Amino acid sequence: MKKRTTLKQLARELDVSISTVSKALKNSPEISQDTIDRVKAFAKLLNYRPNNIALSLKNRKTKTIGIIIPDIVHHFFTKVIKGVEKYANSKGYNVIVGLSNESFSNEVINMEMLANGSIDGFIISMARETMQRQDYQHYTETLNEEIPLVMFDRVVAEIPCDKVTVDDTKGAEIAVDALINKGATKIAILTTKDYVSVGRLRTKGYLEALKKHEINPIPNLILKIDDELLYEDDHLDVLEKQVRELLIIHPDVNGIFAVNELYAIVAMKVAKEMGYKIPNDLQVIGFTDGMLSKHATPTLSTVSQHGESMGAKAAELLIQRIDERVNDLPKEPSKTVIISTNLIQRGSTK
Amino acid sequence: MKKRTTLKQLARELDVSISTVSKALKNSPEISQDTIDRVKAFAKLLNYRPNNIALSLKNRKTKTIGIIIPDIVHHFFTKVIKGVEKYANSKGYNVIVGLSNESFSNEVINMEMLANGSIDGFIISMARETMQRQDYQHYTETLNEEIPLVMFDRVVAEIPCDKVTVDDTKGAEIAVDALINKGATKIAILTTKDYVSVGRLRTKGYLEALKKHEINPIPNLILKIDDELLYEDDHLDVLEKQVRELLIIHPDVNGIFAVNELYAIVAMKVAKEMGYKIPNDLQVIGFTDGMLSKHATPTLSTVSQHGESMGAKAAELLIQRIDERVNDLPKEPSKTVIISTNLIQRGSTK
DNA sequence: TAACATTACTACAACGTTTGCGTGTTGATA
DNA sequence: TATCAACACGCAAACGTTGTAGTAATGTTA
Repeated sequence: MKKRTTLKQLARELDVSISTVSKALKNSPEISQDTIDRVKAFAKLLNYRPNNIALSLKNRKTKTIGIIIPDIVHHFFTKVIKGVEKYANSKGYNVIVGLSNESFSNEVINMEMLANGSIDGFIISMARETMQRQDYQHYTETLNEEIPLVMFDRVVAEIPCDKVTVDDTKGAEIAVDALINKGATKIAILTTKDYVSVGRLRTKGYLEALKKHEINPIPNLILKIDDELLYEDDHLDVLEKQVRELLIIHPDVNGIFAVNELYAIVAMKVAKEMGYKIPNDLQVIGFTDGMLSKHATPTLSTVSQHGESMGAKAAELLIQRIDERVNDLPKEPSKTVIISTNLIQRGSTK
Repeated sequence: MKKRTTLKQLARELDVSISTVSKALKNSPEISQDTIDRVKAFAKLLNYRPNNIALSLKNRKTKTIGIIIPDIVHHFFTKVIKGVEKYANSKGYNVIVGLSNESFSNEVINMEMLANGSIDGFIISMARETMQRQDYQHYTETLNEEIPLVMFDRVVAEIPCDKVTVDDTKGAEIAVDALINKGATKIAILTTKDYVSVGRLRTKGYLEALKKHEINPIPNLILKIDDELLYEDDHLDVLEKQVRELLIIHPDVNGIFAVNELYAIVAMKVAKEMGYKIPNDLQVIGFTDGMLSKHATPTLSTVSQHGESMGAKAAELLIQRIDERVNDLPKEPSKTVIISTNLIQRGSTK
């Protein structure tokens, strides 16, 4: 196996010491201009570049941050990654990606794999299974080892770290509020089981909007979907069926708020098949602004989560913590940054 | 800054040498069972875990592979990443992601950043700008340093390395063939400029299918779209306009083949607006099976690229090369693996 | 009982850097 | 000509591991 050029090789060939080479490359005043020039020329010739690993070992930092997400085939998460990458790169950091696939054990394994010195800090959105189990030991252990950690989107209060979320409740409230103001009087919500924090919070927003307008919530209109396998096909059939039943029992539903894009798209599809005209008979608003919303027919009005901003913010917070740690600065208390949502009005609302 | 537990600390506290601790933890027969037990117990107590960076330095391998892609907010690429991750993880590798954003300089920067010892090998899909420039120096340099490299999807013949692609030509041919067999007689293609290899090859397949059925290609029906900013909104307006013009000049077009999902979706949208019934008046097939295809109305027939398989295969090839390299095995000649496509028939064809 | 084997360890070098400190060689000053 | 800077460089330790080679203290054999 061919070895890369090292300081040692340069030193040997130039007949000086390793330290001289190292210092020359850094323009140290200790070294004569003459030597500096010689070293640099030769280094360039041999295409020398310092070994990052050795530097990491010496400096005790890797300039790498780990992001662990439940699913990468997902518009929102990719937006977040993009935001993280952009900010991180601008600060000289690399990004290493771990996928939990919504599984507890994968999350644990990934974190342990990376916590062994490979990264300077984590950015994480919790796996669904972890939320169900409410077993956060691997998080607290990470924190105990003083590895900085920033959670985003799916966060839990029990873990004392920086967090970046959207105001799920408020976002949902605004969406439902908009539906009402546009004339919807009987509004259903497609949401997730309560252990998924975002589902719970968005449902809360839905209820608050109804209350504000003095509309009595009807339990039957609250569809809590068990979203194991969210993006798998067989799951959608179940969802379709449930929406269809809902519309059969309550044909006068004229507004639907869905806590994610896919639910909204499926709802529109079913409604169209059943003869509803969107937005005239039925208005629909989703959450998360992705590809589907933009290109559905009709285009879907949606609450935008600004994934890229979330990613950038998370990276910013994390890198601050890393600096705090390596420079032994006093520890600031944990922050929670809330990224504001906004309603994007498209064809599925009047 | 708190430091993690190291062998040295364990050694000091247990009053043995560092090597003893190291060997004890590895169950070396050199060490008495008694000591092994003591060391292990204490290591567990202090939650010792070996420092990956130090290991990387010592072993001259990082157990990390770098994947560089033009865009992460893109279904196909995320599928590939998923495939890479899965395979890599199963072999104990981590995945570090670099985004070129279709930019030449970003690609170069990312590669250089990672080539400095951070990774054992690359998996890359070339940035559009790099393809335009045809400047592959950073690739050849990487190869010169004997860093293994596997290209996927967007590959160029000039770079001597392992490659994973789909048979773009064949896939396109099958799609167009299907359109013809389903009764389409006048078929347009929405493709990219020729410097994008996949666009060029898929156009070739289109032409071959026509030839096979003795249909004369009409230059006007070949729309080469300049896909700078492919996934940006303003670009779509241009695309829409072009499709509209095409359908005005050639209202009897009854088949459209698009070299990606988004083009197909936009074409369907325009056609529907102009009163075409899909698939009765006009049949559409896209390339790349993503979210949009599944959830469009009508659902879009499409050529599936099997991104996840591509990723897994690329990872497999890469890890083979890495093994070859670290074990100084004889170098096998470069391979190109072709992942077969298949046509997924949905609602946009008869 | 001398020679040797076995056991259970320790020392050391190496991976590629960086950096504080030590040192030999100049030339200038007193 | 002894003294002293200034200059230009080398040495060695450190980051955390691993593995080879070396070494005491036992036990075994002829």
